[in-house]
Amino acid sequence: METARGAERQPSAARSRRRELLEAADRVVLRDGPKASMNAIAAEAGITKPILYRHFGDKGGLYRALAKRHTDALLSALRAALDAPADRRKRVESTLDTYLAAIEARPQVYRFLMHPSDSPAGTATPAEQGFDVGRHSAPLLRRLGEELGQVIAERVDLGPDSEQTARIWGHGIVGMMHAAGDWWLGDRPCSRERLVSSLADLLWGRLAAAGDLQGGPGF
Amino acid sequence: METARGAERQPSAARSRRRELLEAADRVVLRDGPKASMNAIAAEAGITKPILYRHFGDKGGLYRALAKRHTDALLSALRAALDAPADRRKRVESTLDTYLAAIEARPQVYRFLMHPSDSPAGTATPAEQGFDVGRHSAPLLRRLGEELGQVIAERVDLGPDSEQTARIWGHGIVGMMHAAGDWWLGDRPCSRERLVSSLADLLWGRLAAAGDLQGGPGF
DNA sequence: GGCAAGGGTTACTTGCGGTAACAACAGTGT
DNA sequence: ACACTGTTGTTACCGCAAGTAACCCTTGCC
Repeated sequence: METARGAERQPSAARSRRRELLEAADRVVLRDGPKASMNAIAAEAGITKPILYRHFGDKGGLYRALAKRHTDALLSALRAALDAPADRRKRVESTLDTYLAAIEARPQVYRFLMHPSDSPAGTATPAEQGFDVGRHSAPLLRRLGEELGQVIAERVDLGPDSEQTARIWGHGIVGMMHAAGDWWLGDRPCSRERLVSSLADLLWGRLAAAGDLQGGPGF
Repeated sequence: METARGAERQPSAARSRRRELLEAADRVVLRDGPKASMNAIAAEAGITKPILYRHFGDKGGLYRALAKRHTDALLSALRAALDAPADRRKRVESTLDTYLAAIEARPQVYRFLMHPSDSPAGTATPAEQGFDVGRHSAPLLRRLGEELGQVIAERVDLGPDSEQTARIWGHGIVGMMHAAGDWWLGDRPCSRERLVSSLADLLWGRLAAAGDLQGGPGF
């Protein structure tokens, strides 16, 4: 049976082809943003659609592969910031800044990653009525949240049930970072440093510490 | 010229029709989630597509109208929680809980609201190449963030430049709430009360106050 | 030469957003 | 009574993007 040998003939060829395709996809996403079409990506790669489908199954597959690349890159950068030898406040600030610098540098890629553009579930099978409630948010945020939660659980002493608290905080902090970053990217109302320090202040409990102002409720 | 009189003839009729259409849209969104198609909505309303387009312009218009309804409702509930006569911590917890209860009650609607499904820019005018960088996040979150920022600016004493800090915090807190809620809605790893109190703890600076654990960086 | 395996293409189907063109009915001026 | 205009609705279509079926053309092995 030479089929097995033939199938595993040149795995590096397929791998490198895949890399080429992903880089082409990267380029067109960088150019067209989240509305990059399969046709456009194929054209950029110098081939036609069916090949993309042979490699990635469907658009979601390509999306996942692309997202994994960028998420991995971003995550390793964030890990580095998180692991810097400094006090906790500095590490938090540096992590926030790393994230914001990343989305500032390549907003198109960032937008693409946050836009899963719906799963193609409702195509052939009309019986696919089981709607998966929840789970709509970009996988990137989920992963970041999980990872951050793990880091917090490893490093910070949170008393009983710390595992769960850490997960909650991980997702919460990532969401804070994301939403603030997204807003900031649109209006650019202040410098990055300002944003970073304000968010760190928020996490540092300045909301709890601040005094009331005139005209409060029940007044 | 009777055209002006004719145009303003029965504004109530058009208004009530619009309400009917929106309620039909609501029903189908509640049933089909964010992938509700214009055809389906029209069918549910007992009419056909072009009428929807006459009333709302395009899918984005219908989306905006629908979003406004729910956002207004949610916002007034949140305002009530925010204005309750209690201390700040209690108010924050109650606001978080209100939001989470809302998304828990109607996850399909919530998912639809978070999915703007791309602006229809690339239809007739191929010259519309100017990609609006940033600004992808759901308008709902933007509005919530702005409103919360305003409330914070009105009520909390943040020293100099408080306006900007309050806006940043508004968007940050809303993002935290949203991301944590989205994650929680998927896995349901804990009760709502637990989630609320953990998030409030986070905002109350417990991250800053907690001690280090073994195995930290630079150790 | 024969022949399986892939890489590659053209041409198609399906589904959706969006639109034109047309049909029926109300009120109004003459 | 009758044409005229505006509203409400329809059918039938366009364009586009995802995804697929069927067919080529090269390459290496016997």
